[in-house]
Amino acid sequence: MTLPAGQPKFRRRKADRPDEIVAAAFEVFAEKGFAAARLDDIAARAGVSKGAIYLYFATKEDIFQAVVEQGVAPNLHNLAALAAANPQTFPDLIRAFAKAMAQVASTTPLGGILKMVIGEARNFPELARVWHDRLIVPALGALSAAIAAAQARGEIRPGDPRHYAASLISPMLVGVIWRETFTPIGAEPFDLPALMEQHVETLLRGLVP
Amino acid sequence: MTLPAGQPKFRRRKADRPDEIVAAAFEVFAEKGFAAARLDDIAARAGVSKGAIYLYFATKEDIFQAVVEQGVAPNLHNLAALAAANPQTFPDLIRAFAKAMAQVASTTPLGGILKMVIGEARNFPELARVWHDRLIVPALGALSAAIAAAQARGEIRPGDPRHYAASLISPMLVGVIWRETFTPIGAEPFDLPALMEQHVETLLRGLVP
DNA sequence: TATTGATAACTGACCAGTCAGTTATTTAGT
DNA sequence: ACTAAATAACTGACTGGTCAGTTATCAATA
Repeated sequence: MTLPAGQPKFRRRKADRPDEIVAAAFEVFAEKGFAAARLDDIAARAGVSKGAIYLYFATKEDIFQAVVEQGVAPNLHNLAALAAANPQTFPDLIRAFAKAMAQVASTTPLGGILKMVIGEARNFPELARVWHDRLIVPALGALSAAIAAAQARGEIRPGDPRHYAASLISPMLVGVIWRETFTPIGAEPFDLPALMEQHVETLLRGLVP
Repeated sequence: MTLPAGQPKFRRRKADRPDEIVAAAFEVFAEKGFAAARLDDIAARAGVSKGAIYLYFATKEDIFQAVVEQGVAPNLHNLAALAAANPQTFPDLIRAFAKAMAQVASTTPLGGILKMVIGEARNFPELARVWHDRLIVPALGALSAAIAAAQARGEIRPGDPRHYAASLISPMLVGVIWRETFTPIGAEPFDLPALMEQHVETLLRGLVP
């Protein structure tokens, strides 16, 4: 019943705890959704007691907020890097954009967060707003602007640029949601890079005058 | 303290209750998600006491299941009707399909249910399976088959038919999710019919050899 | 020894589900 | 037609369990 000597019951690691808690919380939130996620689960997965969580976060919502915001940051970075590399023909820009998105989708937990944002948007509008303002509007806006510019140069046909942008990225989003929602129940998965490549090439053919 | 005479406290309407409860439950579930929805809210909105709900449904999950299944049925019907009207050229078939989808999306509460299915898929895999098996696979399968047939006739270019099908319908799904998730927080809405029309015409141009 | 990171037992609110009792409606008897 | 007994729909207060958040206490560091 006694603990083995030399095995301290806990260690003081103030600096590392928040990230560990957020990482654990992300897993549990992505699995169960906000309401069904228990703080005891998050604590256990972070290797910590529930009380310790409250040394770093005031409420469950704050943890959720931290998870969502940390999920935004890396994608923003990736997006900005791409926007900087603009001196290309329009098709190449689109191809690069699509490839970068596919990369982000496979590398980062964007899918799980997206699912959470969709599922809890009504209960936590601020989170939907964070995602909308900091990730979606910039991305959609940059893409729309690039499309409008290409239209002005006569590279692609007229039409609503925002709708063209939505056409371009939608399969990616659906693919990510599919992976989170239906693949776990045995649905046939989508090969995201292949899907996006075929989609982009087809759409590009339709976009040239 | 006495009640006004002739104002009955309730009325016995066994036949109508289940539908009323499901309708009320749909609203509350779509607003709050499964876990955050309170049975007292559903009962109040159905004009009934909480106890009465348990005369018709055994558990909260059963109500959820009824909501999801009733949300599938009308869409299935619409889909079947379209599959029957097949003697058309491929572009016209696709245009009709897209128009029917846009119609369903604006008419029925498909969006709210879709959001619920995505949000609660992990906690209620059976619901995701109902939607997958009874709605998505038939729809995607029919579309893929139509595409494959058109490819065999040389009407459209080679490529994975399932991926083409995903390309076609994705903007619709994203549009519906957008409406449920971001429009309520003040995001600029999408004109779904216009989006789909532009998308389909562009994609069709890219699909012909 | 003083400080603080961390724990674990605790509290209070909330809510799904229950059930004893109430009220509307139907049926049977006069 | 009128009434009383029987039935079934419905109510609402209650319960048992769960879980976010608190706190008394302990253990590790400086």
